[in-house]
Amino acid sequence: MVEDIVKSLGFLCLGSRFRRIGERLQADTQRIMEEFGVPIQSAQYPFLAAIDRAGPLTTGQLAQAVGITQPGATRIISQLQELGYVDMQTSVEDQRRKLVSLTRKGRELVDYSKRLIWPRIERAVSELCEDLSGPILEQLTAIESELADAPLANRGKLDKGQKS
Amino acid sequence: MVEDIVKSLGFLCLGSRFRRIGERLQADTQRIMEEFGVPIQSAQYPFLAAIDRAGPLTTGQLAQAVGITQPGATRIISQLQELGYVDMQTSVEDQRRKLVSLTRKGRELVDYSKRLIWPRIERAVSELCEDLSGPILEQLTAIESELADAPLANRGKLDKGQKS
DNA sequence: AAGTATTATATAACTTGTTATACAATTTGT
DNA sequence: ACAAATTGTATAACAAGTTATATAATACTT
Repeated sequence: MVEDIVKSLGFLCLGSRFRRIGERLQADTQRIMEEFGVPIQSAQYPFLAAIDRAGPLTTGQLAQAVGITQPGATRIISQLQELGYVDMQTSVEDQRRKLVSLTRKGRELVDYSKRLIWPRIERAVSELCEDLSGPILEQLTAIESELADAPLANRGKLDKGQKS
Repeated sequence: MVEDIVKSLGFLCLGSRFRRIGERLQADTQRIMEEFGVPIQSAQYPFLAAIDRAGPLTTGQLAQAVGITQPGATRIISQLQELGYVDMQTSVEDQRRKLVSLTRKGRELVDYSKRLIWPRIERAVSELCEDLSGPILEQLTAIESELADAPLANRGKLDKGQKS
């Protein structure tokens, strides 16, 4: 067994470590979405959620809401448009702006997700992080070792209150 | 100002959030490396550190040590080879294995980094995370708001013991 | 009102990760 | 000892972010 250098180096490699945990969580989330037959990428979800929560938003506002750069947002929006979940219309007052809104199909996906999928994901992740406390490095170690034991998809399957 | 949806959704978007923090930290680290004129990418550093710490390693062992997949490791190793920091030789006992080791140039970069750069990065990151405690979501919020105030490159400039 | 500066989106090229798969070398089973 | 399975690395295609830059629309300045 080889030493986990990123873990050992601690603060020095914190960026790599955050990133690999993020990628792992996104991949595991994708797995859960596949179980439900959701036909989008996990990175696309926050865009639908943002519009659901705030109403139609421009490309720039979406980039800001999701916390990525504008070119990244532009690409994801055009994928979602391609898939028929959102449509765009040029703003009347300012023709540079494009307002992105949910189509009927997009609204249906969001409603379904809010009802069944998002609670499931949230349960899995909060189960993973529950009772975590203390210094950040220790929490990261705990998260990674939990994930090594069982992926997200094996967690949070039960509704609150249920027992195994 | 638009709501930060990834932050608001909490556990539901934890993967995206980890990833964006990791990317931010890697980018900021890169900035510090540029100040020192280090001619590599921040993602390549852990490979050099791993070999420095454990001696020559195979491609697979490096992938494991750094915590990424083997194809990713293969690419980074060949970049480092291209740049002249490592070289590879086929193992004698098992000709499938390639042992990666530091060249003289690689060793010089590692020695210089250990002396000047890594401590600098470590100070910056630990200053960023110091005194953090409590639930993971709160720590992430604190980290992101700290980074919004001042990038890593503006932190940890002083040696331990010094006062501003 | 015209010319310049700014803003919003789009596009191109790159980075760093991924999965799936091919291929060669070694190991295992009969 | 040979065939089949396994292992280690490489390659291809993709995902999701980045920076730098182009283009069109709007806003400012004089």
